Amino acid sequence: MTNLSRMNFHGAQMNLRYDGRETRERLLNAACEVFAEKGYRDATIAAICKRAGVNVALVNYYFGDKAKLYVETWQYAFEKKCCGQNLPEIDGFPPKKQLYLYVLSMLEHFLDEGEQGWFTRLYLMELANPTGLIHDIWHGLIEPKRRTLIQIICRLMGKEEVDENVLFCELSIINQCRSLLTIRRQDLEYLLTQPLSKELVNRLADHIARFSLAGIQEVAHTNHLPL
Amino acid sequence: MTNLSRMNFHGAQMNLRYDGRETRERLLNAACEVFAEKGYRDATIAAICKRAGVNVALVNYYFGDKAKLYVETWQYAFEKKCCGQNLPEIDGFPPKKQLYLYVLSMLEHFLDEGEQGWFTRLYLMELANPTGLIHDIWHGLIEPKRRTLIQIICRLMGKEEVDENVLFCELSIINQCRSLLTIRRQDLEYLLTQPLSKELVNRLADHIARFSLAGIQEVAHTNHLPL
DNA sequence: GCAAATTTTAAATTGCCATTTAAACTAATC
DNA sequence: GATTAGTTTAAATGGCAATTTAAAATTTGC
Repeated sequence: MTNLSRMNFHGAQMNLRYDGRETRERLLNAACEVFAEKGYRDATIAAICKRAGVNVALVNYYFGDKAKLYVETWQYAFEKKCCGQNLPEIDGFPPKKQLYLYVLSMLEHFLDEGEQGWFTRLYLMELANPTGLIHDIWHGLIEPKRRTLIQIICRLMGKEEVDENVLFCELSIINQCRSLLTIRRQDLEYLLTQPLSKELVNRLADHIARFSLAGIQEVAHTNHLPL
Repeated sequence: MTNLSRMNFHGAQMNLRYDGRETRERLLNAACEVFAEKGYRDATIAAICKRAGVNVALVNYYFGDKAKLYVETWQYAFEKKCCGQNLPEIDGFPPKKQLYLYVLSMLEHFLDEGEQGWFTRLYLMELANPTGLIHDIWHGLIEPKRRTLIQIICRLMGKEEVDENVLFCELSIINQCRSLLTIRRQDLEYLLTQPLSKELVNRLADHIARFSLAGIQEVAHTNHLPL
């Protein structure tokens, strides 16, 4: 069996023996951890295979190359480890509380070392160091989350339509969260002069929600900076 | 002349012939551009030397290795290309306007392709992908800027002392700016549904200042999120 | 149980990049 | 203008990581 005849078997599906499926899955799990921890560039195939306890050649056997493994890992992490449930149920709450819950859900995986945090970490790693490899998937996965936040903002501003001010507010909010998640832990602790803890994360979420709420209401009212 | 006897000539100073000084400077300039554009990891010595028009061996000859070149590039960019003037003169303005000027100064190098932007870009590249190499320099260069912002916030909050709320606000502000500068241009244009322009950057600076001003005043007053 | 297909392995290959080497070259000094 | 110190060059070296190969091992279907 030449490699050529395998060429297009690298989808998720076919011709896999039961033991094959298992190794493939082990690789995906290991890839989740390593990619989430190191980012695409710094993650080595060797490290992934070591963590999975399999031979280095198997990445190419099952996925073709590192880039394709990365893409599959993304989808896998989304479907198996996150499954759209990254956002808590926020319907029915007043919009102020919705904003708080949204922010909190972005931050709360921060200290989470477990499976829940993998997708979030992959996401943030990609934000910090875009590989461009997941461009196609990105849209479908991120856009729904985006829409949720935008709706909350619109409601808080009393607007029916999305305009520049709404998008600016969206940026302000996600950027406050994003940077917190991408900054090195030690740097954040230096800036805040205290060690990270669950409580600190909660206070931060609280702060960002209040800070942003006031910001949203401010820019909803007037259109020029009072100097 | 063995390499050993050169060992500690890699400082900025000694024993350089006039033509040597010139090549050294050409390397530093090229390094500014390449490091600022690619970040430490993705910048190759070959690319830097090509841009400088010199032989690859000269990086090691003049600086020892890539890491030392990076550190010297940082200092060089700060002294020659930025020189502490990254911040505009803000004394004498009311604190609200000071905040606006501070934000604007962080954003305005964004579209700047010239020498002025190099240090800012190096700085942001380091934030996005910390090498840890400039840890020692960092403090001295960044801390003064930080202090400026913190003072503005304190004034706006009517506080004498720096507390957690002040630091949270500082984070909120610099994170809004940071992410804008580190996000890929195409991604930002996608999020805002319009091409980047000088005017857009100005409106963004305006937004961030107003948004943050309201946020600061909000958290200065109360200590709990009204849900 | 046998044959075919699939999986796994160890080792080789390839490519990229930092770093070194040693010889050729150039400027400065006397 | 010869000697010395400093500079530049092309080519070699060495390390790391992705990828390939071909043979060995295992499972599956009959």
